[in-house]
Amino acid sequence: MSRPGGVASPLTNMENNGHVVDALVRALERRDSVSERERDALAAAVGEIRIHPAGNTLIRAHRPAEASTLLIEGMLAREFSSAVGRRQIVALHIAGDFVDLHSLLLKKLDHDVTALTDVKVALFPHVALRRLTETEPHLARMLWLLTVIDAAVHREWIARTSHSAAVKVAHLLCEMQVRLAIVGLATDQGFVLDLTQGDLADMAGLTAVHINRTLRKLRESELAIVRDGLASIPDLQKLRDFAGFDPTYLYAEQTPR
Amino acid sequence: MSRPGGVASPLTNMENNGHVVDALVRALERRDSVSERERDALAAAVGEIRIHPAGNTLIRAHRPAEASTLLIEGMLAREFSSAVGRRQIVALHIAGDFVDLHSLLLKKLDHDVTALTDVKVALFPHVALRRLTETEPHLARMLWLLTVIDAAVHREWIARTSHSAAVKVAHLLCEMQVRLAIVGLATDQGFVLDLTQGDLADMAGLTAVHINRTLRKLRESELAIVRDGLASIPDLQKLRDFAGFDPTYLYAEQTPR
DNA sequence: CGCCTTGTTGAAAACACTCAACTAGAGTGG
DNA sequence: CCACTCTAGTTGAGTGTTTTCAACAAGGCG
Repeated sequence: MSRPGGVASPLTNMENNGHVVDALVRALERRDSVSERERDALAAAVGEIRIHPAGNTLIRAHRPAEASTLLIEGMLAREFSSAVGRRQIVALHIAGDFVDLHSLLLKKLDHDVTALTDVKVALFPHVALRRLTETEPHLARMLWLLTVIDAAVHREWIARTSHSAAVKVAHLLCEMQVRLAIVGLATDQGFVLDLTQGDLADMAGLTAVHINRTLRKLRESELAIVRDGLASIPDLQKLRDFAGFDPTYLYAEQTPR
Repeated sequence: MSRPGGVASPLTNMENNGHVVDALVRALERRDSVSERERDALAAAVGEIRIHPAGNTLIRAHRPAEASTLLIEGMLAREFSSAVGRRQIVALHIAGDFVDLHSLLLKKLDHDVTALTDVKVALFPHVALRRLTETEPHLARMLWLLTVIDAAVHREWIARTSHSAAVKVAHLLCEMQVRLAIVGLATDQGFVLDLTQGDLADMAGLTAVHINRTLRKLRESELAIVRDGLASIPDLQKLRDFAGFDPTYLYAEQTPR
């Protein structure tokens, strides 16, 4: 899967979709309990499965939306690509995230959704999701909960902007670590981070040049080593203290069963 | 109602609560249609009505929440009051806003809710709201929609941070104008804005000193005159162009009936 | 009247940005 | 096999914006 250009590859839908919702269910179980029936109902609502190469724009703002996207593999971003001015990423998504569940209510999005790495996604047609919310009230509440946690993350991103560059980046790394750990993609020592410094810049609201200097500073103070597609954290608590990071806003306190 | 100190005044609940949900219903009608029954159901779910003086903290983070707050009059803010570092406001609320509807799902909030002006609020016990979502599915979807629009506003606040101070403030004023206009509290020429420059600073992520200089600049370029508790807008389109403001993210396109 | 908060302005310092040059590696095509 | 061309990362120097520190004016309130 090469970087520039490329198009989406629709895959067959004939196989069992249980594994597709694995990460999602793992994330849900950190917040509430998921019954077998609910899990099956989710898997049954999966429509198409697609693969997109890094750089692709999956969904464009202001277009009618007829499905919601579950990210299975890779990372993608929600971003404003305003005509003038530089790109601003407003949300980062990882495996198990319902990227645009809110489009079920809003009908069209106010932002684009683009792949930061090669990604694999599952599309949930709105008609199927809608029916799900009607027949499975508890599941409906959990989906509502997901959108509300999404908003909690947004708030933390807003608050982050009033801090220094180093704290911003450290905080972002802390958030990624917790979210990735929920779906088994991070340990206390670090995680795979296959993003460019430009991507990080657009998330932190900084320039790529300044991100570079900031990462060097974090490396020199032994807070976090971000290099070669890897984020290494020598001392997680030390990094969290530096960033003023408190993971409660992710509402993932419940230990998985 | 004086500024500092002061405590909440619980009012009687014996009267008809129809007018309490007026602004809320007006806001809902810009997004969907509200039936008489739904309106009555909302009014019936109102619990206590309270008045708080400016400066009061209505809700503290991390405490169990048993009711959601509808703002009837005045303005209040959701803010992180982190131990060290300055206060960051992550959301501004006006009449008709459900301030902490998300606490219905989250059980506890990640932020404080404080009054920026004297405010009048209605408390909706979670048990009543919960029952409402079960008996009125369409209303439940509209409440979900409200939390999702809330998140859309959050995203715009994130994106705002990568712009210059003047654009930030101008954009904030544009947003206020639209939201206040929805509930009849603003015209194209301006609105009552009884906040301190410190409040605006904490919303824009700037210092009070710099807000002061920025407001002067906006005044001198005849984009917006913010003074004496009033925001005057000589030319709304000009201000919007300057701010790069596009109101579609507020999803209030439907004209009220 | 004195105290407090809010608003206002100046000057210096800190921070992040811009512009620019250069390195390294991956992929391309002659 | 070797230029050639991308993209990503790195570093330096100068610029611009925002913050900090400080002082003072105006108004409300006890």
